[in-house]
Amino acid sequence: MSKLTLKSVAKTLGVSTATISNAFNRPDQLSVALRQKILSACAELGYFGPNKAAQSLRKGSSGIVAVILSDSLEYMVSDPVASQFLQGVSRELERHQLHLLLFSGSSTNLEAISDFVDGFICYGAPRNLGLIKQLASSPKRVLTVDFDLPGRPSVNIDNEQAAYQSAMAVLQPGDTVAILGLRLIDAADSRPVLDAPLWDNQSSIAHRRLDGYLRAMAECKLTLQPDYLWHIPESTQPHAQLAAKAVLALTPRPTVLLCMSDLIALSAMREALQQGIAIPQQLKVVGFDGIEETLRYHPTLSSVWQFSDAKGEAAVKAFLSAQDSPQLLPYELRLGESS
Amino acid sequence: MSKLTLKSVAKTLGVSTATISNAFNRPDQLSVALRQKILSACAELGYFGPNKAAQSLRKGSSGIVAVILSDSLEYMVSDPVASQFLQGVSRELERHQLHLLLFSGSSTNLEAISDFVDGFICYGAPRNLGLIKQLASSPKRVLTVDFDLPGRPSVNIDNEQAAYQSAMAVLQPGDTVAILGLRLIDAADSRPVLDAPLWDNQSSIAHRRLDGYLRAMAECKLTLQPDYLWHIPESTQPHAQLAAKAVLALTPRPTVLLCMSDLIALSAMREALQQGIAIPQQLKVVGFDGIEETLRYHPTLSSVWQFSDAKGEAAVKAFLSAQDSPQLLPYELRLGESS
DNA sequence: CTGTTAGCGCCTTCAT
DNA sequence: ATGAAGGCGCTAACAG
Repeated sequence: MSKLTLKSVAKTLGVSTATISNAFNRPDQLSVALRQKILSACAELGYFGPNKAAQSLRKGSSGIVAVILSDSLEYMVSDPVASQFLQGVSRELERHQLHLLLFSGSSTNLEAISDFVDGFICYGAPRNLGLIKQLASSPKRVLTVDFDLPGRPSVNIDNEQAAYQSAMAVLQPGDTVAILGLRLIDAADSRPVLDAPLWDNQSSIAHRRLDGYLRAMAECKLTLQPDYLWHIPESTQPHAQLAAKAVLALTPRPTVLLCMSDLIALSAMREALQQGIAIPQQLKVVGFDGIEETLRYHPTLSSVWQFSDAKGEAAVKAFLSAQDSPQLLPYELRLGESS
Repeated sequence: MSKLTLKSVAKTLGVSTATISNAFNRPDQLSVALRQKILSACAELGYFGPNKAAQSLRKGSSGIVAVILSDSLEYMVSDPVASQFLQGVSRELERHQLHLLLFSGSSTNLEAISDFVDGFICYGAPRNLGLIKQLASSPKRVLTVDFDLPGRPSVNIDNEQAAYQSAMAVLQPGDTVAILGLRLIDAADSRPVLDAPLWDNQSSIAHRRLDGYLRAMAECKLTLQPDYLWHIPESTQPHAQLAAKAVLALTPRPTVLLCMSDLIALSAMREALQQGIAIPQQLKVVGFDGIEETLRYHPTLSSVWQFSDAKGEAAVKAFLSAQDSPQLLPYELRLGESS
C-alpha cells in the first residue's frame, strides 16, 4: 500500500482533507456519527492520525520538551541527584502527554534540536558556555534550574542559606574546617583552590554554597586556611577520594568536612573510616543533596535534603505555567550520625 | 526583528533561497567566497541555518533517535544497568551528531513521536504490549536490545548460556537452590511463582536465564522446589529484600541463591549477613549484570558481567549499520567472594 | 456541517 | 552559479 496521508485517506474515504483533520483535532466541527465512521475507517486502513512533524511545522509546537543537562548525558545519568530530578521531570511530563528530549550540555549545536521542541528546561548551567548564549536568545520558553538566566523563569533552592545552616549545625569553637567543593574552578582534576580564579561567581550553586559555609565560619570566628578548600570536578568516587585523602593528611587535621554533595561526603567518610578516624568524634562530616544511599550507610550522613524528584516536578509545572517569576523550593536540614 | 527564514534571509542578502540553502547543505554548489560571505552574513543576522523541523518534513529524517525503555523513564533512570546502557547509547549517538529522545515503555502512543524520529532503539520488551505491535509495523528502522522482534535486527547476550555457566560455577551436590527471578510473571509484588503462568516465555530475558539455571541444576541432579522460585517485579531494595527474607526462612534453608540481577543479589546478601548467615560458607550467591557497586561490597559478588555501556554503543552501531542480522555480545563470568 | 485555498519553511529538479 | 516553481503533510480561515 502507498503512503497514508491526510490527503490520500480523504480521497479513499471520499471526504475532504479538512474533515479528516477535524475528525482528529476538532471533534466539535463535525457530527459524532461521521467522526466515528472516519476514525474507525482510519484505524482499519492503518492511519494513526496526522503526521506530527507536519503538524508541528504548521502549528509551531511539537509536544516535546528538551531537558538540557549541564554535563554530558553520560555523566548525568549516573548521578543519583540528577536521576532523581529526571524522574520528577519525566513523570510530570508524562502526566501532560509531553515528551522528553535529553540534550547534553556539552554539545555545541542547540540548533540541531531547537526547531523540534517547544522549549527548554535547563538543569544546571551548561558546561558549554556557547549554549547559554543560544538559550538566552531563544524565542522559545526557557526555564532554568539551579542557576539563573536574565529574564527567564527559574527554579532553585536557597543554596547559600542551606549551606550556612548545615555548617552552623556542626561547627564548634576550635574546629578546623576543610571544604570539599564541587566545581569551584575550571579544572578537570581535584586540587586545592588556592588562588585559582573562582569560576563565574554569580550563577554557580557551588559558589553560593561556599558563601554560606564561609558566612557560618565567620560567625563562629573560624578561618579557612588556603589548603583546606578543595575543588572537585565531578561527584565521583575517585575524584572525591583523592581530595579527601589530601585534606585528611593536612596538619592540623580537619575536624569538620563540609562537602558540596552527598557522594563526596560518602567517599570522604569511607576514606576517613579506612584510616581509623572516628566519626563524629574526631571528624564531623556534612553533605549536600540528600540521597538514599546515605541512609543505608553507617554512620548516616548529616545533609541538606533538597528533594530532587519534587524539584523536577516543580520545574515542569513552572515551565508549563505562564508565570515568569523565580521560584525557591524548600529544603530540609537532616542531621545524622556523622555530625 | 521579524522571523528569520530561508526566504527572508535570501531577500535581505539579495540572493535566491536556493543559494542560501546550498550554502548550508551543499557547499559544492557555489563558490567558496560566496559561501563564506553568506555564512558570515547569516551569523551576523542571527540566522543559524534552515529550520530543522521543515527540513525534516522535506527530507524525511530528523537526526533524532528514540530510545524506548521497557519501563517508565522514572524507574529506568534509577537502575544502574539501564544507566550504563544509556551512557553507551548517548556517547555513540553524540559521536554521530545524533540526538536522543527518551521514550517511556509504559506510554501508549508511539505515534506521538514516531514522525519526529529516524527510528527506534528498544531496550527490553516494552511493558506495554501495544507498543510492540506499533513497533513491529513501523516503517522506520527498529533495533531491539535484550529481546527480539521478528524481522528486526537485535543486540543480545546469550542469557541462557550465561545463566547456565554462572550456576554451574557454584552448584555442588547436595545444594539447596533458590532462584530470585526478575519479572517472571505478571505481578506487581514479590511472590513465589508457584503455578502462576509464566509471562511470554519467548522473548523475555528472565525466562532465558531461568532456562539456563534449570539446565545447570538438571545437570547437577538438583531439583527446584516450587517455593524456591520467586518473582520480583523490579530490581529495587524493598522488593528484593522481601523475597530474600522469604526464601531464607524456608526449610531447608537454601545454600545457593541464583539472582537475576546484581541489585537483587546485593539486597539478598545484605539480608543474609544481617541474619548472621555466613557467605559463602552457609550461602553462596550469584548475580547477573555486573555493576560497580558489587566491587565495593564485601563479600564481592560472583556475577555475569555484560558490559551494558558497550552494549549501548553496539546498539547504536547496529542501528546505524545496514546490517539486519541479530548480534550476540560477549559476557564474562566473574567470580567473587560470594561463591 | 463540509470543501477550497493558502501557506508553515524548506529542498530539489529544471531551466537559465 | 543562480532563480523559479512544485510539493513534503498538514491546519486555519473562509466560503458555501
